[in-house]
Amino acid sequence: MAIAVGRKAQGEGTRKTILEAAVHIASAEGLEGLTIGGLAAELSMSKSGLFAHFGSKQELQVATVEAARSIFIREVIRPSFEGEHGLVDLWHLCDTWLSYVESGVFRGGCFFAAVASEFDSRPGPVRDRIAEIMKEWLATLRRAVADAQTAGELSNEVDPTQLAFEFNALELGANWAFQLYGDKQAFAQAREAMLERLHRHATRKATSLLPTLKKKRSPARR
Amino acid sequence: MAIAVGRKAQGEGTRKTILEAAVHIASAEGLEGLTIGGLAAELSMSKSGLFAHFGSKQELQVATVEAARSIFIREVIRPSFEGEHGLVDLWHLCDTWLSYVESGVFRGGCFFAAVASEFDSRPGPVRDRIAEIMKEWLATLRRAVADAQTAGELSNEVDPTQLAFEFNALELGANWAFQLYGDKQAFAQAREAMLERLHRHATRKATSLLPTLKKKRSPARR
DNA sequence: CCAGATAACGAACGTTCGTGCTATATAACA
DNA sequence: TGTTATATAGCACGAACGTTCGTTATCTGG
Repeated sequence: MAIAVGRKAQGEGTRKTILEAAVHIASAEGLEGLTIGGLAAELSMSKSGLFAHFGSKQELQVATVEAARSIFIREVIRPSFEGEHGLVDLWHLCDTWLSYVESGVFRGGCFFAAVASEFDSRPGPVRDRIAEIMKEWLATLRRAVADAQTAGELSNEVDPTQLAFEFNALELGANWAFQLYGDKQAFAQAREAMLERLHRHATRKATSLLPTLKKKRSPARR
Repeated sequence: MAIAVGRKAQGEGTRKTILEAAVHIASAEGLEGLTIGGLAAELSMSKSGLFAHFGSKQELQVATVEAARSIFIREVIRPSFEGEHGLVDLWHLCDTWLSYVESGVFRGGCFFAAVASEFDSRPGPVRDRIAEIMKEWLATLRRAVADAQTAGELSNEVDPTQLAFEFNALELGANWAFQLYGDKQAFAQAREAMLERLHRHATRKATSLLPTLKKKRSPARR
């Protein structure tokens, strides 16, 4: 095979195109609101032509979740781990996530926040995969905390599970405020809360690695 | 009573019964997944008989949101404000919310967390009402913080908006973990994070009013 | 006791959804 | 050049949805 464009390659290509659009739509309308006819229309394809790529709606949903995972890893996780696995990487990870949602690449904000809440009461392979992936994400967060401790940049008194929980919650909260109110300030509030925690538990040698905190509230009355 | 739903005069009563079931279902399946036929079946009514109470699905959705608000006020907000509007009430408010979700009264956890994420990309009166109500909730939280400051039990350096954002995020995070993983520990983690914040900003005279924090992580290995 | 209002019912309509069957065009290989 | 596999299209089906309509049973005021 001389050139990478074969007869099959076109099929794979369309599949990728389909899934990219699918992630986009599902982040806003949900995986149930993601309709085969609508998706086909958006891509100027026939329903049956598109359908043939997946065989069932459920497989389309799973494939969409998988595609979203790839994007998330490529856009958020991988760019954050180019450093020395210390405090900076931990901060970078959270900051990148917030920036990614803030940039509005997906109409519906964080794909996983949206579909997790949609499927948390719908047993089945779709829900299971979503749960797995978000557990992966939480584990990545926890690992980043532990790495910062190993690097001697974060106090050992911090419970990585606890901090990961809090950071994840702040991210969900920022995403919620942005989606419901278009409130971009929410990202600043999430960053503020995260930095406050990181600064408080950073070791002396590491505290200079982080951005500085916002000035505290003016001590004036009221 | 031979018949499930009697005649006349029970019209208003039936409506209440319908909405109670509707809130229950919508917390799990969403307001879109809340289907008129399904709701009617659950109540052993005819679709058309039920439908006549609302006139359109959208009105049913709005009425359901309104009913959920009443329940939330009755079960969470009102019971928390019997005190002196100080630090204890603030803590009580958050604690009650967590307990309410934890108790599993609704299959889908927090009604508003579920439908907010469902409708945040669907303009219209339903979305608008949901946004209003959650803004109310955030204002209540902010007010509780400010009251605690006025009572001299919380440092004036705390920004009520910031703290309200963080507490709301922690609640969303706990709800998320519980719905997706059945993880009851998440409530403990949310409480831990909240209490930690409250203790740190409580004035000397007020710190004894709060439950004590969990012991910090053992300084052992790692 | 009757007239009107109220509450609920059953059947049907038009639409949209997922899905299955069949046909056609295109590219690879003999 | 003809065969074959593959990608896409066309069409139709059955189910579920929201909604409308006409009807029936019950209660209430005069």
